[in-house]
Amino acid sequence: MTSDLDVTDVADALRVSIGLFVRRLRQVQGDGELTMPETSALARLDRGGPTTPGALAKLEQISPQSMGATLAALEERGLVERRPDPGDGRRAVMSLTDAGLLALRNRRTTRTTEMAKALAAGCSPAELELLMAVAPLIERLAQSI
Amino acid sequence: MTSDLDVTDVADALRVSIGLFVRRLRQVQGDGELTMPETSALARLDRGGPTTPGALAKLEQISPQSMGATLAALEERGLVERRPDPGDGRRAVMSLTDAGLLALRNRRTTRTTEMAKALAAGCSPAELELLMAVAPLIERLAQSI
DNA sequence: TATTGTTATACTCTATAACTATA
DNA sequence: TATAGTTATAGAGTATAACAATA
Repeated sequence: MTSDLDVTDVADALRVSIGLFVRRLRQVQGDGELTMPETSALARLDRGGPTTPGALAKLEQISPQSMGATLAALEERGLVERRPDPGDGRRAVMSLTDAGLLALRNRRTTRTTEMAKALAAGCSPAELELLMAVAPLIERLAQSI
Repeated sequence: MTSDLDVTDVADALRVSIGLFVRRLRQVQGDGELTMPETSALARLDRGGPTTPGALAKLEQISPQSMGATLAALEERGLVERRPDPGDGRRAVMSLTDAGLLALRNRRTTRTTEMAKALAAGCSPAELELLMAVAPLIERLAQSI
């Protein structure tokens, strides 16, 4: 069944479909809800535990300055906490607060809800499996470009 | 094997991996090369033939104003052509020029090249099939959110 | 009145450059 | 010198609001 796919064709197909997806998803945003980079940063802290802004920036493939802005916004709302690294005065260690964990776990954000609805209505179980299987693949791809 | 996937989990996994992918991809951009929305608009004209700015905006899920800006930039470089609709004076019909088609077909853009390289180096044939299969699924999802 | 498209303006997300503080 | 982070500024990509022209 391996029909000798051209990697360029795969690249194009992914780029187009993912571009469309992101544009659409960005439009779906409620009031005081988490933005996309905020959600990503919180999820990263939840998955990987407390870490420094620089490390988060690398993981999310953005500049330290951009991550700094996102973290500052989260800190202001009490969703993350900043503590100085005891061993290295230059470093700060960011961690999720209870409120941050709650915000992340509260699945009733407009964006997630709408997306989940579309998935439930428009995809077969087999297609859901396919999408779930492809997520880590896309992540790996992002890291190797 | 249908392990009763939670649609919310699928939504989260997709959002995170795709966010990462787009951020990374955006960084890979050569000199006078096509931007992401420009590439999408050209590809759309190539796939669907000449059409109006408004129709393109709907297809790409962005506002008519945003599409107008993208098209103006393409027009200035001679990659698309604008003609008045003979039957309706409000409408304009955009079409690909030869130069536009060439720019689109010239696969040696930095972005596509880097992505194709990563795919060739990091994915098995089966994984490529998986990615190719999931692209239309993501596109459908984007349209139904 | 409704529709197509444009102009003006602003917001989000990201970048680069220049700086401070610590190692 | 090198590294972690901040501040200042700019650019890409999008939006909404207000407008003009045509239907």
